[in-house]
Amino acid sequence: MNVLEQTEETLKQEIAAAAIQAGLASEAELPAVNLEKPKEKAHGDFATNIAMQLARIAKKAPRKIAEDIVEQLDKSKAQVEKVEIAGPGFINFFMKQDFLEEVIPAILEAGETYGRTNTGNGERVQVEFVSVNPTGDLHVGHARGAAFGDVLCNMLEAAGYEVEREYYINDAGNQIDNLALSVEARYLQALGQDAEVPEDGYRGEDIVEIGKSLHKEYGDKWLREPQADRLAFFKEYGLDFELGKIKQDLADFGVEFDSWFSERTLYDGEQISGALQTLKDGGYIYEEDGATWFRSTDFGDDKDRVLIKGDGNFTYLTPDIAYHKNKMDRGFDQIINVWGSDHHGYIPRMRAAIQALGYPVEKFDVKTIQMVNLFEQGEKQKMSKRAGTAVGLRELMEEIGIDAVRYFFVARSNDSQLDFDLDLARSQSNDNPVFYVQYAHARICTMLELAKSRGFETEGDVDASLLTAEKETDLLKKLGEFPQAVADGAEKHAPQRVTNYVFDLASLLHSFYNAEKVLDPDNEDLTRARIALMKAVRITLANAMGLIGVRAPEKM
RNA sequence: GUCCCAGUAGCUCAGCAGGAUAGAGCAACAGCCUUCUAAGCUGUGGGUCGCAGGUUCGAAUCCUGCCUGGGACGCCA
Repeated sequence: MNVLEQTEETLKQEIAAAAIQAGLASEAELPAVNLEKPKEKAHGDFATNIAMQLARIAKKAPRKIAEDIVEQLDKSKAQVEKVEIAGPGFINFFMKQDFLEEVIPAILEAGETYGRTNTGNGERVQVEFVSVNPTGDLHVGHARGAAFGDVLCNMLEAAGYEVEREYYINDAGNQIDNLALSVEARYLQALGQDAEVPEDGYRGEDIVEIGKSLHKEYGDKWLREPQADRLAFFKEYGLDFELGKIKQDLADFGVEFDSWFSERTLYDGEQISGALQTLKDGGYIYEEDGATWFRSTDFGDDKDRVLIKGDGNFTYLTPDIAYHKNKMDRGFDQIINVWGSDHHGYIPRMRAAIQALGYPVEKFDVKTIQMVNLFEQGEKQKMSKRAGTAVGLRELMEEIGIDAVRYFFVARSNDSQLDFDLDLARSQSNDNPVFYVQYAHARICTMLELAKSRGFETEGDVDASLLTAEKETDLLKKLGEFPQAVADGAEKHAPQRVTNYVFDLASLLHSFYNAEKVLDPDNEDLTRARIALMKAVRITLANAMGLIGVRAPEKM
């Protein structure tokens, strides 16, 4: 727990004690004391609404309750300078200036670990994301999911969760057979033969490439082999190629997985039949029209779902159920899936399956990622996978840069569609929030360099009580909020909390920079204190950017 | 028809488990570089929080209904 939290905690306890002492409520009746940081400076450093909450219990007017609490409050214990009652019954606390003085040493001490908390308490969370079929390149939508999942994991880790990042490889089933057929067609074409990519095959340039490379490597060897052998080989070849590319793209994007889970292993280990048996034992399976059905409507799904088709093959759902059983059996406290929003209709049946298998559905959560629209020169870009105009992650990274792409993708709520302005993301101007934030970091680094070269003392204890300018206390308060912002964002699965935070902090830094001069030869003590402040801001900016996966440059 | 997401300033979006006078960026307008990076800062204008009810001391936030936009509703994956 850091110093600011300590201050808040003490204050909360004192408020609770005062309320009980005033006879407003018993310990059991008293709601949790809520402390907020008022937007309005005139409303103090902290405020509580406890008087309003107690109105019903104490059967008194809120303002009267507030008065009673204030009367009983032991101000000395909680570092309170002044208390005011305002509005409908808010109690506003003005803290003694020195409550902020501990912030800088705490940050300098923590360094790279500043922002970490233990709200997660070591709970094990598994996040499965991207999980794109290995049949083509990652496009912008996948990229958004990748950025979201990765940043979410970073935040969860910072908040004290034990996180596993997993990618589910759909390397079995229909779509992979289609991949093999598509590769075959391109191979034959590379040999100059007349061949058509099947109706539901894959038409991407990458498949053409695979065909060519097969031709180069093997000549017409596979023409002479039986088709079954040929397809079996092409399947593996195509899979390796596509998966290799996906892995490379993700790695370049800064996303590393702890585990790559192959769908095939579910077949090998008889996990699918096991899952089916469990469902059957529960009485959730029935036969109709030559197919095997899962009665998902027992758990609120719209309709029942086919598990085994009339032709004897599984539907996509069946191995997926086994996969989730596998995940559950691995003992995670929480399982988070990041899916494209176009798969949201799939959620009820998966929830149903988890319940039918006998697992607590509260452990299962799905985050859906809304569509990305690319804009260039004010025009929305038409994207179609089929027409080959879909923009890939690779292209985006090369054109825009990893930093901007990652930042833009997590700056918005996953529930909102994202208008991605390519010109803005590319621009090296103040309009671009990524540069704005990075510039703040670089500015500080330059100052710190300069401080050294001009011979200012940059180490040792400083007198933080000298930092009383408005811009300075603003910065100190904001710095103190960082761990809470991260923990909050992690808890709510809201990465945009961190982009918002880091933008605000950068803004305060720029504002401070323009208002006050850090390196002042005529005031060494103040200079030392400000250098320490700059270090603390730099650390916090860097840590926040680290969570987003954006570089913190020392020069720009 | 059912389900999911969104609807907040001209535009793009925040709004933290209900709180005080709803915020930011862009755009518009007016200022700030003999001084640590002007990739920056300061100020001004701009709002029926889609609509209608409800819950309560208090609603952009929770509930219900409706409207608009996007998406999903397969023995595809």
